[in-house]
Amino acid sequence: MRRETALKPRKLPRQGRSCATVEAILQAAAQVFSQYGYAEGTTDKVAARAGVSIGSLYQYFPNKDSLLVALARKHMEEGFGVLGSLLKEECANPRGLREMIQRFVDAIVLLHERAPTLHRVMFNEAPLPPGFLEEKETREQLFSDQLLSVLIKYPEVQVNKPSNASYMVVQVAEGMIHSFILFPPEKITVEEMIKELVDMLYLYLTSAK
Amino acid sequence: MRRETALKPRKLPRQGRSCATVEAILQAAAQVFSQYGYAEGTTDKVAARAGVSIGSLYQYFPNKDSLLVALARKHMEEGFGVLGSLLKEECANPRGLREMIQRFVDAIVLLHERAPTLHRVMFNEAPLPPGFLEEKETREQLFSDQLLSVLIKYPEVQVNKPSNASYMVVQVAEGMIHSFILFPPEKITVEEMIKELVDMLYLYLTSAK
DNA sequence: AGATAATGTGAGTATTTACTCGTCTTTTGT
DNA sequence: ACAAAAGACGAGTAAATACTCACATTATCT
Repeated sequence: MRRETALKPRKLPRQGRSCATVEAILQAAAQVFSQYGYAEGTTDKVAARAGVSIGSLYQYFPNKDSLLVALARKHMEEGFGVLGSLLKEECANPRGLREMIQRFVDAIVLLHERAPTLHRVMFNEAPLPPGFLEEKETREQLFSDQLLSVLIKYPEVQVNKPSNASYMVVQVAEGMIHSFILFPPEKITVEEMIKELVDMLYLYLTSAK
Repeated sequence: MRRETALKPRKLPRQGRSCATVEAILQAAAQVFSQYGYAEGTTDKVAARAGVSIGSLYQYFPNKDSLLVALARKHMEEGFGVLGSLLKEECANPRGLREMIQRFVDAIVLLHERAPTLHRVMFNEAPLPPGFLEEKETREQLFSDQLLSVLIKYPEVQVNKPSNASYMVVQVAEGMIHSFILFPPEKITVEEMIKELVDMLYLYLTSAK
């Protein structure tokens, strides 16, 4: 069942209509994988929902995995784009540590709310190739460094090892929000969760130990 | 490919040798799913590694999913067992809030270190049936309540809504450790991570806002 | 020992599904 | 207008795999 994980398509779209086809396929893939998961989200279903033939799909995506990788790359790009510009904006126009954390958390929540189950399929269920994961880790590290450089500008920030702190902040926020969105508990609302999370992170960053 | 998710075996083991068979199958399943993931961890591979025929496997497990559910149930039982007795012990013989958090975190780390990839397959990749997930959520809620009842005994604990706090503590610890074990970062060691995590949780629980 | 029940076996089946390829249609370049 | 290239099509193929079942072996009981 599993073949080689090549990512390059046999043909690149050169005309307008083929670009539209590729777009349609990607949108369809997002829907199908969300609805059925990766294993049961067959390429036939994707092609059908995109309104193209199975043959056309394989013109632009050499195999099933490459569909998922394309989606994952898109999401990753969007995510780091949003968070990066948030940092830049905060850098140019500082509004206070707490406010920054609040915006940071809000942004991650938005990012997850858009397509929660697709997110799960991409980053939990499915077999993303090692190359992609490495790239992701590199960019996470890069973002963590950026965040660090912003954090240490605040005099309230009191941590022993700032690089550890930025890692913790990113992972705790991401992990908490991820599990909340995927398995919404009954006893606590999103707003409450966000408040608690912001409090926790703020305290963590500002209390000398 | 996907059939009904029945869980009851067609036969229950009644003799010693069949109990041994069941045990061998479960152990083999844990290894195979760890090594290959769920999709590629075929029932033939499981039977082969267990040293039994594929027919015997289907005597005691009605389908592939039931293998995973059996493993998941075992792990869940063990996990809640460990954490539950930790709480009980702490209740009978209190040692201070920080020490308790430390033990709590250590226990979760141990629980994850034992079989990290199997853990990933069971709770992220694979299709656990809704019934099981409900049971899991119920028991998580129960544990959260137990934890809550222990937490509020400490006078240092200052939170607005203790039930929210206990949820946050459980989820943050679990999520952080989960992602750390699965994707060990280079820039920070386990010990450092644990220290930061304990600090974060302690601060969160003890600082009035 | 003999009968009965429990357990073990593995070749075979039915189904699913990723992917191919020969053919037809549309667009582009001159 | 015409050739060549790009794009679209979808029936068909090959492989994988969850699961069955008819039969063989072993244990238990009286």
